[in-house]
Formats: sequence, structure tokens, C-alpha cells
Amino acid sequence: MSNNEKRHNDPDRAQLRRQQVLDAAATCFKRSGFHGASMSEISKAAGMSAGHIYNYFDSKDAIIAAFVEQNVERVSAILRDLAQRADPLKEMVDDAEGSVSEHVESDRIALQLEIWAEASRNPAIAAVVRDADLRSRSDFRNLLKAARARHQLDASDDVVDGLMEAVIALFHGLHVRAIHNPGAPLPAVVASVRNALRAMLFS
Amino acid sequence: MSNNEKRHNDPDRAQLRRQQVLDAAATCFKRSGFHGASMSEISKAAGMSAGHIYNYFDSKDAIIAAFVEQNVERVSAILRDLAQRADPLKEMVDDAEGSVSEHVESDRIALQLEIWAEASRNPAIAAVVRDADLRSRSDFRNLLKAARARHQLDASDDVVDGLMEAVIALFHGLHVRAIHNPGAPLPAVVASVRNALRAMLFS
Amino acid sequence: MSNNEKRHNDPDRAQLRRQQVLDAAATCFKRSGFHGASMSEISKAAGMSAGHIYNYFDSKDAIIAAFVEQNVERVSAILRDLAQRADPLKEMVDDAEGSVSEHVESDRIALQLEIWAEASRNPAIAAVVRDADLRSRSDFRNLLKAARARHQLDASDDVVDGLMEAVIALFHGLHVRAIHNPGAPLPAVVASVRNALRAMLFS
Amino acid sequence: MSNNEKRHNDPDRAQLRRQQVLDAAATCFKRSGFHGASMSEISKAAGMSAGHIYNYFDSKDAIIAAFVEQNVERVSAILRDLAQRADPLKEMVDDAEGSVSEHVESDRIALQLEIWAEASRNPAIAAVVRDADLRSRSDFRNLLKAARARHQLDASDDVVDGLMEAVIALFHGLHVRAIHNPGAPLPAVVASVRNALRAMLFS
DNA sequence: CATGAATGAGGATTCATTCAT
DNA sequence: GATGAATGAATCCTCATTCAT
Repeated sequence: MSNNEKRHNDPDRAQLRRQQVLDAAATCFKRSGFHGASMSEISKAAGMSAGHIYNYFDSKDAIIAAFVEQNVERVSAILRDLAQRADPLKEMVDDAEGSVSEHVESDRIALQLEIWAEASRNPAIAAVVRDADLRSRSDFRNLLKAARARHQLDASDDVVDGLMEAVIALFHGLHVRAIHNPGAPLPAVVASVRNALRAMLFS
Repeated sequence: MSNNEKRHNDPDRAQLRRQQVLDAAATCFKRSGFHGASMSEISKAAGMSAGHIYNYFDSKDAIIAAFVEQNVERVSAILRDLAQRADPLKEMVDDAEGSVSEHVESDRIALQLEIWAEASRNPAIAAVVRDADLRSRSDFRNLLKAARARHQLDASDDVVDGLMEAVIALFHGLHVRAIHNPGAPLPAVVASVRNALRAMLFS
Repeated sequence: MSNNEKRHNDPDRAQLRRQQVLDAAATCFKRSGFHGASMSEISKAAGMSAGHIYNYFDSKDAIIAAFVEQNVERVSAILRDLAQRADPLKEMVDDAEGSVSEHVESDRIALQLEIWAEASRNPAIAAVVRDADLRSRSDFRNLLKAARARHQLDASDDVVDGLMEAVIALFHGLHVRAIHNPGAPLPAVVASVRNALRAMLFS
Repeated sequence: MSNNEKRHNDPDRAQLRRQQVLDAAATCFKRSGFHGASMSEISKAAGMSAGHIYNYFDSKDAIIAAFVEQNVERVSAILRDLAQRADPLKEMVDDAEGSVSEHVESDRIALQLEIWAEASRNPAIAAVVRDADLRSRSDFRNLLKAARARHQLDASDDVVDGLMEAVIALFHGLHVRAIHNPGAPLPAVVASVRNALRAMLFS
């Protein structure tokens, strides 16, 4: 899990190769989980030899970590984007339907749960996950404060932080629900989520 | 993953031994995850030889399944209990603080995430988890319908089912949040959660 | 593989128990081979606990040895009986059909091959098998000498011993053929075997 | 037992390695039997790690099957060669001595019995053995038909097939006799075998 | 840069055997 | 006599990792 990316003559090519591995890892991790996916499986998917992967990553754990980092960044980006709309509060309430289906139908659910489980056990992964979460929340917090100020709502740190936790929990929880009850009536779920969002965001 | 509990002369002792194994498994699974925990590790924690465990469980997978079943039952029971109070709607809103801390501070979070991750990949575990969820929701649904009827609220199947999903998502999401941001300001989270609950339950 | 049958208070009962085990072993060995049959499997078939078997046999190897001894005795007996008919030479030629079907259709073929394979590898079993063979050949030899003398044929030791080997080889070989070519045309096989027997016995 | 030979960059080297394993297996199987020989034992004899063997064979069973295939091919080849002489009928009678010593003294007897025992219980091995036997008999049959036709003897399918069975049984039976009575008087055995062969082949 | 052959430790599981009851 | 709970060594097999080429 060391930070040292090895020296390569052609850094661009090296970066490409790293990405190849991470993309392959995505496929394999999705199919078999972090521990179920073997280096050989990943190397085949990446179109390079197992041995060569070790020129780009110190260990399998390093791949997992890099993969999680990347994934978690993507999620963060979405969260930031989503939060940079005009009137984000209204936007979030209005777009409840989109958010709910996104969280319930995504093909990344298995991966997301895998990441969370790993984070709850592997300190290195936990650090990556928490760090990304920290950054996302920072962006999200700024946005909420501005938006709530415009609506004359309490925008103190604690209030906003509590609000963020609850909102994110609601969406992450939908990921979890997807594996418990894939047949839930979506429109009704959306209605309830919208009620919750409105209540939270505008109080 | 057969249900096949082997015949034992002394069923009480056997039950005790099974429980010993499950308790040991809890410890090890918490520490190392389902796949990281070795049978030898579990056997040491259970105070019996690895070979002997196979007199009580068909395989490691069977241990995981039994363990999940037990755990999931416990969660179900809590959900049912919680749902059998006098005016459950009001009760849930009032007790938001208790529920939130319960979900954020529990030492079972790692296990819960482990179970969810496993369920998203292992069909046998998924079946156990979904079955328990089905039963919990059935109890929960009955309760919500009665309670909402008393409050003159829409108690149709779809509405209630959507409501349930959102409420459960909120709480399960709090489990997930616990590993991302252990330092969240609890009172503010509670306030937002209470807002959300009130909005959902009473609409 | 020690010779010491343990002391038992009631030797008759003990003998009965031993036989129970050997009968069970027959079933299991037939089904799974010597090494594929587990003590637990045998104990279940014998209707007694695995542990208790060790009051009658020192080890699994001792069961195999005793089993082989018994089986080999049975074969010997048949050989002796078969050899005590009036004009055994003529008898053998005439009864070629019976002998061939006996060797080709028996349900003991698997066991016989198992025994031979074990004997070729396990010196203790080899000793048992050779000893029984020695005794059978002794009876068989006496008979052949008398019969051939009556027919004015050379009855010297060497000639008779060579003859015996070839005759027995022919029949044992039929056991082997049974697993290679179960569909061989029996009548034609019988005809050839009869030709061979006549030629050998009466030369 | 899949036919699945893995892809290797250097097929020659791979073939060499496979053969190394099969040779080592021969040694170990001879010494300890198929089930008594451990993968670790084989790997030591093959001069490579146990794990590496799995780059060339899917499983221990696959090694056994490949080994049997090879062995059984060798035996088939001998049978075919032996049958392609000028006047094969006369040749077989004349060469009785060679055939007998070959079958009685070979150091492959233990292996042969092991193979037969395995075939009588393991369907995959039985298939390999039967298939090879089928091919050998086909060659042998053609030869016998031609040779007997030249001698004006009945060369109908059934007669020849029955004859083949009996002849092969006689030789295979000699393998079996070798472990029962290593001290049999060879010349006398040869004499009897010759009598039998002449009687069978020329009737 | 790239390969894949090779290692060896560690995994789950089975099973002959022992022994307290 | 009889049980079956318990052991622990051995088995087959997998896989992250290394290294000669």
C-alpha cells in the first residue's frame, strides 16, 4: 500500500497501463469481489501478464486501494456536480426520482458494498474512503450553506453537517435496500424520499 | 448450504457447540471478514479442533449462512419489537435519537456490511438475507397500515411499501455513514433524521 | 496388522461382531474401494460406532487384511470343490461355459481387482494372498496329478505346476477382461476357452 | 478430467514438463498406488513445486487419467506390433516364451493392476481404458481375420472376437499370476500357454 | 518493457484413531 | 461392551508474488 509509484521511462504509457489494470480490476471485482478475484483473473482481463502488473502496483492490496480511490473519486464528483446546480435544494427535491433510480438500479451496487465492507476492516482502505468522503462533504457543505442562506435557513456548521449525514445516509441506504428488496415499488419510494428530502433540506 | 444438522446424541450439547462456533465466528468475521477468517482461526477461537467443527457444520459456507441467519434474525426481532409500540408513528419520531445512536455506534457495523457485501455476491447468503427481510417487512407493513389508518393516512400497499423502503434505507444508510464519518455531530443528525421521519410517516 | 485378536469375554459374540464388520466392509469396499471407504462409512454399515470397531480390529489395514483373507478363502474353497469332482479334467472342459460366465459376470470383480492391486503394493496383503494361493494350488495340484495319472499323462511336479498357472491365469484374466469389454460374445469366448482348457489339461 | 491442456508459450518445454510429471507419477504410483501417492510426493519426484504441477494438469485425477492413457497406449502399441508379423498365428505360438516372460516379469505389473482396479471403480478411467482396448482389439481383429482366412479357418466376427477375449485373458491373467506365485516354473508355464494358444488360434 | 514459469505458504476439508463416559 | 465427541495430521488445491529470460 506504499505511496511510491514506481519510476517509469514513459510516464504517460505507465499511466495508461495502470488504468488498464484498474479497468480490468473493476470488471473482476464486480464479478467476484475483492478477495474472490485472483491476480491471474485480473491480469487476463487487463491483457497483460500477472507478473507485469507488479511493475505498476506493489501488491494486490495496492490495486484495491487505487481502485477504491478512483471509484470513490467518481462518486465524489457526482456528489459535487449534483450540488452545483442553480437552486440545489429545489433541484434535489425535484430530481428525487432520478437519484432514487440511480441508487437502486446501478450496476455498481455490489462494488460499493464491497468497498464499504473492506473499509470497515482494512484500515488502509478506510483511510482512502474517509479522505474522499471528507472532500466531498467539504464541497457539499459549502453548497448547502450558500443555498440555505439564500432560503433564510439556519446554515450553521453543525446543522448543515447533520443534514448532510442524514441525506447521504438516505441515498447510501437505498443502495443497501437494492439487494434486500429489488421489487420495491419505485414511485412510492420516490414519493417518500422526496418528502424526506424536502423536510430535511428546508427545515 | 444444506439445512442438514447432523444427528447428535445429546442435542443440547450439540446446540451449545454450534453456538460456540457461531460466537467464535462472530469474533473472527468481525476481525477479518468472512473470507479472511480461516477455519483454523475460527476453530482456535471456538476452543475446538478445526476438524470437529465439521461435525456441526457442513462447510465454512454453512457457518457463514448460519451466522448470517442468526444475525439477521436478531435485526428482524429488533425491527418487529420497535414496531409493536402503542402509537408507533409518534414513537419512531420521538425516539429518533435512540435509533440514530443505535445505528451509528453499534459494534456490529463491520459485520453488517460484511453480510451485505456477501449477499451482493453469494446467492445462498442473498436468499437468507432476503427471506429475513421479507418477514421483517411483513410485520412492519402490518404495523404501519394499522397506525396510518388510525391517523387517517393513506394505507394502501404501495404507499406503505415505498415508505418502508425509504425509512429502512435511512437507518441502514446510517450504518454506512458510521464508517465514513465517525465524527458527525449526533444531535444535528438526529434532528434531520427526525424531520425526515416525521415527513415520511405522516404524509 | 498384528495377529492378536483381542481378548473378549464372550468370544462367540466377538466373532459375530467381527463378521458384522467384515460384511459391512464388503459392501463398502465394493462400492468405494479399500481406500475410498471410510471407517465411518463402514461403521454405519456395520451398525456399530466407529470407535467400537477398534475393539475388534487394530486398524483399518487389519480390516482389509481380514477381509482379504476371508475372500481369498472363499475363492480357494471354490477352487478345491471344483477340483474334487469325479473326472475333473473332463469336468472342467465340459463346464467351460459355467466357469466363463462365473468369471465374467460376477459382482465381485471390482473387489477382486482391488485385492490384487492392494497385494501388488501392500506386503501384508501380498502375504495373505500368496499364502491362500499356495494352499489352493496345493489342493489343485494333488487333484491334477491324480487325474492326469489316471489319463496316463505326465504328472510331474513342474508340468502340473506350469499347467496350473496357465489355467488359473486364463480364468483370472477373464475377470480382467470383464471390465475392458463387457460386450464380448460369450458363446464364442466359451468355445475358445474350452479349446484352450482341453489342450492344456490333456497334453 | 477435462482434455484442457493449458496454453503455454513454449509447447515443447511444456510437453517436457508434462512428461516429467508423468514420469514422476509412474514412480510414485508404482510405489504407493494412485490414491496413496500424494501430490507433494509426486511434485518432489518431478523436481517441481506441487503448485506448479497444476499449470500442466487440472487435478490429480487428470494426472492419473493422462498417465493411464499413456500407459494403455503403450500396451496397445505392443499388442498391435505383436500382431503385425508375417504369419501371426504361428508367430504367437512360437513366441510363447517371450510373451510369457514379458507378462510375468515386467516391472509394470503393479501399475497395470492399479489401473485395472481404478477402472473398475472410476468411470473416467474406465472410459480411457475401454477406449484403448477398443482400438487395440480393432487392429488385432483385422489381423486375426486375415491370418485365419489364409489358414482356411472360420474368420467370422463372433468367432474371432471370442478368440481374442480368451487370448488376451490368458496374457492378462499371467500378470495377475505374477503377484500370486512369482516362483512358478516358467518353462512349464510356457509349454501350457503354447498348447492353449495353438488350440485356440488354429481351431 | 514484458512474460509466464515457478514457488511455497496457506486454504478448506477429510479421516483414521483415541478416549472419557 | 459401546458410544461418538474430539483430535490433528495429511490431502488436494489456489494464489499472491518473484525472477530469469
